[in-house]
Amino acid sequence: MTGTRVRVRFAPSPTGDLHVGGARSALFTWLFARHHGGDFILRIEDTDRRRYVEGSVEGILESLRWLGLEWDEGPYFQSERLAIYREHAERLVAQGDAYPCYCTPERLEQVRNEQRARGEPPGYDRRCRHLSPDERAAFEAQGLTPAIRFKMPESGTTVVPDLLRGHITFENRLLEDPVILKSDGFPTYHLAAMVDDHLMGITHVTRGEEWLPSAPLHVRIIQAFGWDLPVFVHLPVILRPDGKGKLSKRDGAVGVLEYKKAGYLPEALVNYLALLGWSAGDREIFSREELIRLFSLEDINPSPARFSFDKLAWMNQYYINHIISLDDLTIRCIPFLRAAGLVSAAAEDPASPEHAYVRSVVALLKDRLKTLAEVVELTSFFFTEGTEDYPAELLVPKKTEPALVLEALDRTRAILETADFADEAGMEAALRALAEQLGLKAGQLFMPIRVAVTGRTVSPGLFETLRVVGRTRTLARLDVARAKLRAYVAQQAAAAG
RNA sequence: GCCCCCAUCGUCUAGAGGCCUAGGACACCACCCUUUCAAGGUGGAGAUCGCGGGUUCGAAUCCCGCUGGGGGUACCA
Repeated sequence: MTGTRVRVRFAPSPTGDLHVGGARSALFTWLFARHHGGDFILRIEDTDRRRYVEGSVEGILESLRWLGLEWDEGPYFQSERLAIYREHAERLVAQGDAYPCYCTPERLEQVRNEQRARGEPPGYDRRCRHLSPDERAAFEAQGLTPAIRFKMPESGTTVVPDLLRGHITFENRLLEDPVILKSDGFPTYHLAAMVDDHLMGITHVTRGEEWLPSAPLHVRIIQAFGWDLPVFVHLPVILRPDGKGKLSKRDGAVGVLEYKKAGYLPEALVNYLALLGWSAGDREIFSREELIRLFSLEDINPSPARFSFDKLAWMNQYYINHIISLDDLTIRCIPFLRAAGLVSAAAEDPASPEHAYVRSVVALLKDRLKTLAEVVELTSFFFTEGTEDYPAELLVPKKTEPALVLEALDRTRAILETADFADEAGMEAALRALAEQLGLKAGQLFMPIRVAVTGRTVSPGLFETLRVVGRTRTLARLDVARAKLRAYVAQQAAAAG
């Protein structure tokens, strides 16, 4: 293959969302193309009208774009190339490598059932392969539209060379005559993919290992046409987290776009997927450029790997916390805040004050965000006048009394009324001094203030939060908390008395 | 059932005959840091390299068998 320009393709069928398994195959293929400066071609294998899902092509394209896997050619649609496949099928018939089959699905089913009943392996009995001209004419006279089957050799072996597994030998007698052109005029994968891969000049056929058992068919079909074999690379499948079977829709978020929606970074997904079955030493974090530079098909681990939601989540958080910049993170968070109605369209303009404010909020969350979507839940109180409602009990930490907390909040308000909100250290010093005067530990004072200002017990650092929320809203929220607490104290007294 | 592929900590993996008292990462546990939650730091537990035979002075690394797991067995891809 040296001297030949690398041309590879990703060829999904539009039967649903692009899921992470397909995305990884696409990624490996794309990385290989980019590493060699070759071409990455996109082809839609829409030859099964019954399984076609409306809108899935758009979803697949969006998924690939989001992941940054830009294609150089296509998308080609097999449904638009029917004449080509028919021509090729007829050529095989003409040269004696294929034949029309008039068997109905019912008969095929019946044959299989009988074989099973007799304890034989189920398979096509090749009736139509041995039809006499008269019998054939009789079927034609009935007006039956035949499917076309490929003639597999009935003895001997077929060897499939695979880049990751070496040469695999199959017994021909155990293989069937596959339908290559259906009676509806559409080709099956076996014909369409081989014809397209040849016509499109594909040098390396990367595909899931579920294709390995039919690879000898493909080798024979290619040889029947007199073409050169491409390099076959059967990629390992991705298993469910528990290892019991292939990863599928039932196992949780499996669609690429679901991860986009959930606030995952495409970089993180790409990095995670690249490491599932491939590695380059002990390192784990690779930029797109590094992946391209280091990637090699030969280094793919041929054993199937389990998908780990945990590790992907860690990778995503790592990218948010350590890899991308604050400016970048801000820009990526804004669509989520917009969707939640927390910021206006103006925030999208990096020069706007609102954008700057979002940036100051996001800065406090950078080490705490696991996904972009979390930014909404974690920061809502920065974008509203007051906080969400909370029970008064939340203001009273363990081992403190409501009355004491009330006094603490009263005095906190007095301090913050005149404090410099830009001076975090100053506020902290003043409030630490107050805690000491009240005989409280720092945390016992900080928690009620946190709850008053944020409406919750978990938040970014207290003083940076105060700085960003600002004096006006802080004092108003302290007043709400104090009123809440006063009512709570009164109610307790009434209950006691 | 039959055919094919695969096999290192729970998981993803490093390892291409001596560098391995098997390394890293996630998850887990402890401690440190600490105003909450994270992040970060330090340490720990965790794999007789699925089992059994070979080959070799020497095997996680090569060969064979077994077992286990996965995939396929459609006029679906």
